[in-house]
Amino acid sequence: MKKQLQPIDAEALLQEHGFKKTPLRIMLLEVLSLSPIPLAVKTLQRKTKKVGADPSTMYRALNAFIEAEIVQAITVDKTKVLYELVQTKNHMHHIVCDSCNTVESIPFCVKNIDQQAINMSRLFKKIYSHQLAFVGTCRKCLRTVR
Amino acid sequence: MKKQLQPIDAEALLQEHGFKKTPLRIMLLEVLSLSPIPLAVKTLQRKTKKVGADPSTMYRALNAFIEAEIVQAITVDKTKVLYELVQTKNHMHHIVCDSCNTVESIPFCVKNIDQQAINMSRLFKKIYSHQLAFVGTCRKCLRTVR
DNA sequence: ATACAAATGCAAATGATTTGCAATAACATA
DNA sequence: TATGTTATTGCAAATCATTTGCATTTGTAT
Repeated sequence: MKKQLQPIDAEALLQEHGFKKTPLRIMLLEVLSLSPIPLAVKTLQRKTKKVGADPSTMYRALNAFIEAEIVQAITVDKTKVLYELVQTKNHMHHIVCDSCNTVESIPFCVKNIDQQAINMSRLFKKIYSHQLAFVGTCRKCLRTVR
Repeated sequence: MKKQLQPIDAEALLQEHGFKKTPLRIMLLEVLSLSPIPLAVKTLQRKTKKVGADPSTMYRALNAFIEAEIVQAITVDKTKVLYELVQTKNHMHHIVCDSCNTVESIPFCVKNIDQQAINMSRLFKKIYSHQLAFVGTCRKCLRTVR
């Protein structure tokens, strides 16, 4: 059972949010929508090199999308920032491979988890959201001897 | 029921790991052990300013501690890196306040969560650990009108 | 007391991300 | 279709956190 990747109508999405349909922004959304995993800025630059945008332009686009809640940034370790489309349908969590660093997003929900956390907390009274990340070894790396 | 903070024997800990007992490293471990929340580098610099260490020295000490698994770094959002002592006794998760950014660590465990994640995953076969972070509003900020 | 390795301070390098500004491209509308 | 407004872009420079090289100092074992 493979994950279905529905390609997004990037132009429509840009329009809905009042953005102009520029080559970079269109391609950026397409690349993100076609990726089964969250992507680093470097990867995005490589995958959109056809439109040849400046790094600053890339960051501005990503930040605009984050502001508009089209895209979200996730941080899996101290330094690595990855971007992915916001999935409105299901709430996603992540698994990172400790060997090749691939990150997979998985729809996943633990019932009452926010309430359980509140119950343990001394300082908090209200929780809006949570992030859950797993670290493991992907099938491919398990196969590779190292 | 307040959280008990057992002050650590910093010198013993350094010795166990073959580190030299320098003023910065001793104080750093003491500060971390006395904090109920993970701390940013800036905060650590402020709290250890009595020993007046260079930022590079601070980073080298933190990285050495991470390498030795005495300390762990957590990243709650795109940019913010926080450090805390590794809690061997209980596995901790975090709640971040969306208003004042305070981070609280809470002992917390969801049964079978790793297995549940594996079951949802297409790419992963083995999970070693997970991190769970909540975003909410702390009691103090809930009281403050803004 | 001596000697060796680890830890430090300082300055400079790095690397990711942001910003100012002038030029350009997209869009609305006339 | 032409035109004006505004968002978007490229470029260069600024920022900011973190790392590194190197000479010096400090801790520790002998």
